[in-house]
Amino acid sequence: MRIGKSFNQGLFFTFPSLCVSRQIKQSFFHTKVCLIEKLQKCNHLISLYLTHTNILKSGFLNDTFTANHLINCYVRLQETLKAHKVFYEMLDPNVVSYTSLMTGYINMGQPQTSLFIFKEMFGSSVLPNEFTFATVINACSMLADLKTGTKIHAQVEVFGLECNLVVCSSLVDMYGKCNDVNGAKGVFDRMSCRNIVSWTSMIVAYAQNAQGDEALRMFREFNYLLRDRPNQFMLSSVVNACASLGRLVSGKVTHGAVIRCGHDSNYVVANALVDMYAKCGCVTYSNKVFQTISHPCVIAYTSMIVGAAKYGLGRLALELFEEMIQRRLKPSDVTFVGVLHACSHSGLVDEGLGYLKSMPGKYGIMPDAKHYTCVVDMLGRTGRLDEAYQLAKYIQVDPKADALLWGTLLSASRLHGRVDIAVEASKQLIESNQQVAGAYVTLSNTYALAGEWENAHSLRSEMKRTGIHKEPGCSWVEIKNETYVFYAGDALCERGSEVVSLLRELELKMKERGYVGGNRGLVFVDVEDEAKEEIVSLHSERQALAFGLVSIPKGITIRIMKNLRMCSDCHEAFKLISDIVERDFVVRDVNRFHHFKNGSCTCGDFW
DNA sequence: AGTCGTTACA
Repeated sequence: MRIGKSFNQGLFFTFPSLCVSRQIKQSFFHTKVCLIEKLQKCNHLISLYLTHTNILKSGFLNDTFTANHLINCYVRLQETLKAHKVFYEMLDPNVVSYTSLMTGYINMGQPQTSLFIFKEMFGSSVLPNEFTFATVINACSMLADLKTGTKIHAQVEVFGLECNLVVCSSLVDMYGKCNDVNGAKGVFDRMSCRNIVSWTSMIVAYAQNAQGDEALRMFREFNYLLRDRPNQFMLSSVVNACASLGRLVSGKVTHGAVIRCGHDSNYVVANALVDMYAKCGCVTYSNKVFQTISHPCVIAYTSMIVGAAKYGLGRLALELFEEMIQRRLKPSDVTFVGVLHACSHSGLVDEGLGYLKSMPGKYGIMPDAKHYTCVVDMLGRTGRLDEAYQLAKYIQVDPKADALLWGTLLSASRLHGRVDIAVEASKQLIESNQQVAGAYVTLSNTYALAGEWENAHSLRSEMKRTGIHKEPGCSWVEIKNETYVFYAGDALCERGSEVVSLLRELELKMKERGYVGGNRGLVFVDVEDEAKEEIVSLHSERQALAFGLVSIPKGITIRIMKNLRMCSDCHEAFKLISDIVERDFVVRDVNRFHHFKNGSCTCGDFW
């Protein structure tokens, strides 16, 4: 009876309310679905504000699911601060709320804030999942923060996510970006399953850490093991690996794979090809690929500008820049590095200074350390060492950029025999504990150049005494499938004599055509346009480097084999050089000096 | 139900 009554009462009272509640719930659900649909479709801020207001009015802001959608929408429209405000006012943020906001800050280029939110999350009761880890690992990659990355890797294991494909792929990428190739390989090897993304990450890790050969090996292994078609991501990475190796043949083979896989119209792949051909010494091919791009973007133009700049085709680089501006493309900070580089390598100092000046006002880009370093280089190359030195002193940069800046000034001082500035620049490098061996060697060479043999010698002795060792420089040239590496001061390579005799022929031809060498760049004086092209095709920068460039006082540069054994072969070398330069000069390599004076040669070791 | 990862230019 009591039960029945209570049952009846219950039935009587709850039935209508159930009805109402269901109706309300249905209408609530309907409203919610509508609002979320609106958020998913929303592509404009104005309509998003309207939907946000409606969500606020209907009380759905307190619903975590709806609020997450709202955060996502703001993140998608790059309004991360608004997303953060929604997040801040949430009653019950969950793992999705945190992860979405972290992604927002990463998209904004603020990985540091993303890390901060991750740390806050750890202080709350919300636990991270695989999505959170993938995101926060990406933040570490962007910051190249190995310390935090390694800590997070440990947490990944604590949370039992060491088998997650996405998390592990991002770990491989993170270790790669932090220059820890072994870390990357360790994660890659331990993965229980891998996909094309994990393979691509590993290839990129090798390519970005000067192990292009390993990258190419991985690519071959991928093709062999998985028999999967490489996608545009993998192909652009492999093209980049070829570029980093300067290996034209592999680059062409990869280009073939790109065409076969139908990715030649992908703009990233095309940009990578433009860059690769430029780095492998084929600007003509770069241009061919560039012409196939229907709407070249800033990056494609930048690659072309940089490529042209490297070949001493400064005017071409500037024409490309102007063409780009006419097409209403906004140059990036990197574009200006290319432009300034072009001016620097072609002696267009006034133009270069003009572009530097125009950057903030006309293009809205503040020049930073890398631009100023180009300008120091530009001034230094043309002998305006005092201005270059003043500029270098004026710029304040971080230690890493600092080494580049003072290193540039040091090279320029050596080129122009300015011992005073070379001493200052070396001091800066040695004090900051960067490029110490290189600084010693260059300073010693500058002394030698100025005839201060005592100083040159004592510096070398000091290096020997303190055990500072300079890795010998090397150059290489790729002929067919073989790569020939030349080390400074090394014995002649196989077929070395053939190379030397070819070089002699070239020197003679170049002399006939009125070639006057500049420092490293290809500078032409009174040469017809047609001849310029021929010379450029004969002597790409890569080839020139392989033959070795030896600078002579007052900016005259001649080419001899870097690995020519000067002491035993100095008579030969002397003949070669005296054909071109009719004056006294000094040839230096890593260990020895060769002083040619009045037709005779004195050789000596620095040691 | 919603969240995540790989690529290019100095």
